Amino acid sequence: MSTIKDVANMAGLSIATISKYLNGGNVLEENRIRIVEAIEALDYKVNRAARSLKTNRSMTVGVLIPAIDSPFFARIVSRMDLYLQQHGYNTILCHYNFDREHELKKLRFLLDIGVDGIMLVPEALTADDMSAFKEIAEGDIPIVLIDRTISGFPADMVLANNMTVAYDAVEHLILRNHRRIGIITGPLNISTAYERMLGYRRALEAYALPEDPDIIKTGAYDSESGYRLFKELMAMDNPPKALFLTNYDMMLGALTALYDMKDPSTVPEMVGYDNLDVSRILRPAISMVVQPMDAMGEEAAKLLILRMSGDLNNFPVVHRLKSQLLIP
Amino acid sequence: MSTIKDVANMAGLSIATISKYLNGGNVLEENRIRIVEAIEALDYKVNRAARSLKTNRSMTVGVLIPAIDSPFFARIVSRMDLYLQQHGYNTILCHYNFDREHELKKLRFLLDIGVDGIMLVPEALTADDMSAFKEIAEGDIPIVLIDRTISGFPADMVLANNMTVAYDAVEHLILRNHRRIGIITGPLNISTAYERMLGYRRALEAYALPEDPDIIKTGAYDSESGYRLFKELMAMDNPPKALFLTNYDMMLGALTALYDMKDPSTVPEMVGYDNLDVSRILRPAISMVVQPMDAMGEEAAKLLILRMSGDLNNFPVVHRLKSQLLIP
DNA sequence: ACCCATAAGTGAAAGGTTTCGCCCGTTCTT
DNA sequence: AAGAACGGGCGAAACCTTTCACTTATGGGT
Repeated sequence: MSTIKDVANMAGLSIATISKYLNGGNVLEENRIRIVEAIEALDYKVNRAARSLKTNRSMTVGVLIPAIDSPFFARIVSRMDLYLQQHGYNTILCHYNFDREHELKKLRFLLDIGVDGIMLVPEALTADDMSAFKEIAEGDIPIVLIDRTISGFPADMVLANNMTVAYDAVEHLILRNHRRIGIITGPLNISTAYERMLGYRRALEAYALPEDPDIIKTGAYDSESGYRLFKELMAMDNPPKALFLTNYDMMLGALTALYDMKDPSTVPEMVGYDNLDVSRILRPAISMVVQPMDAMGEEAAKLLILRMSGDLNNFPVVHRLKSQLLIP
Repeated sequence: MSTIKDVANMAGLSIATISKYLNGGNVLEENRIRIVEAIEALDYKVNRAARSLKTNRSMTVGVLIPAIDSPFFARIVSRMDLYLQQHGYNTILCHYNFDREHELKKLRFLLDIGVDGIMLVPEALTADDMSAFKEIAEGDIPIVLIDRTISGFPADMVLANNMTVAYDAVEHLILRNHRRIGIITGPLNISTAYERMLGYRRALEAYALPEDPDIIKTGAYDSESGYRLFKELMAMDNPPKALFLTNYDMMLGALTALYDMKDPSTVPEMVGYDNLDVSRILRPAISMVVQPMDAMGEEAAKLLILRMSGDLNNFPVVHRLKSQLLIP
């Protein structure tokens, strides 16, 4: 492997000049050509370790999400990654499988390996947890929260409009003449679940419908709980005639339960969440809330790059992107 | 940030000794304790850039897959990542969106940033392309191919048993008394598609059934082609009564097409691929080939770690892991 | 004709780690 | 009891880049 020194020798210039060129500094056109030629001839590549050692920057961002095999997060990350790569950053993708210990450890890990910035979809972390990371708390390492907030912790965020779209979803069911509308919600300490629940409540309130705690079920955002809670609902004497399923996995579980049941006569009308592709192959067809995954990924990437470049204007910024309710 | 020098001072030992300890060398118990205490007190972290600079190793593996938002690849990567992390490696995940230029560029990129090893799910790369990457060809940087082979290019591989499970799938349809069985296959230059096609052929052959080119459709492993080809098949005068869908996206497309059609009377019996969760919510229920994603991820990780540690025994090794045909 | 401002280029230090060759003291062999 | 073998420890070089402070060259303004 050739080094910057070899390039300097071949081009007849000093190391410092080559370095200047490599980092975007001004160089005489004539010299520029010779440098380019030398680099080409020697197949020179910047040694990133040496560069990082000097600059204390790794041009790497850490991405921490609950699970990688979720179409929602995967899609966000996919777009985000693209944008970051185009701007010279690598990404290291970690996931914590919905486990709090893991979440803490991975976050620590990302800091330890020296990422320049962090994208986090938090689950169980509290504001206290976060302030334990002094690098983050002191703003040494910028962090952008995606999809979910951490209550009491000030941070840049890119979120979806959970409350309003949940309102729309439930209103849609109300307008289709349902008066008894159930919900399977996620853990209410996760902000998205809380907000979706809030939208549900406000829609009922707006149409002066009563809230029945029996048909408000709290799951774990996973398919097992969707399955179980759906069965519980359907086993009631007076099951809901309409149902709002508030994330992809729970929707999957609920539908699985539906098809496992003997008697499909009492199928409630449903609004699902997160996956348009799958909704297309469902019978009966169901309405679906679709979140702006691409926009979220890109917006988060832009914001983090801004912060990593040192621009701390308007901190903390909150982006609320629009989800859509799609009705077949 | 404190350095190894600070630790040495505080522990009253030389830098070399601290380094030895950090890298697993033997140290007097008494000294070990003092080192541990000093590290604790100073909150010392190894500077990875400096270490990489000396060792020429980054403890990073590059993972390159066609798309991140595919449940099949996501699941493989998820497990692989876990295993690699447990063994001290970071992963950098890239995807090329089924685009050949992109694939080449990303591979080059991974080499440039100095990964220690590569996991590749290839799509359009040829043996020629590969040998262009002389570092790889010369075995400087180990590479493990996952899911697909590159014909003519010797490499370690972790594959699924596409041919035999495709045989099983088609045999299953035959045993259910179908004589006219169609297939929607992927691009035949992708090894998995070729092998699945081969299994299809051999099953027909084994039961002395004729091959009808009209009901053998070649798609692009994406949902658009699944959609289109399914419609083509169903529009035939004599459509197949059974159908083998050979990957997840094409299955999704085909089912979408099915439900878009007015007349659901002529639904063929189908065997799909890759996603058990989704298969559970389909009506009519369909059989499904499920690949050993977790095992593939873990096997690949093990193999690559072995190679990165310098053990080149039995090169090239091919692991064939068993897929399962699940019948509802 | 002189000075100054600016642009381009340079030498050398610094960044934190690993590793090689070497030394010292202890234990085992004979 | 002398010497070999070995475990533990050390000093210093090397890895490659960026950057600071400085020099030299160029061109413009008066």
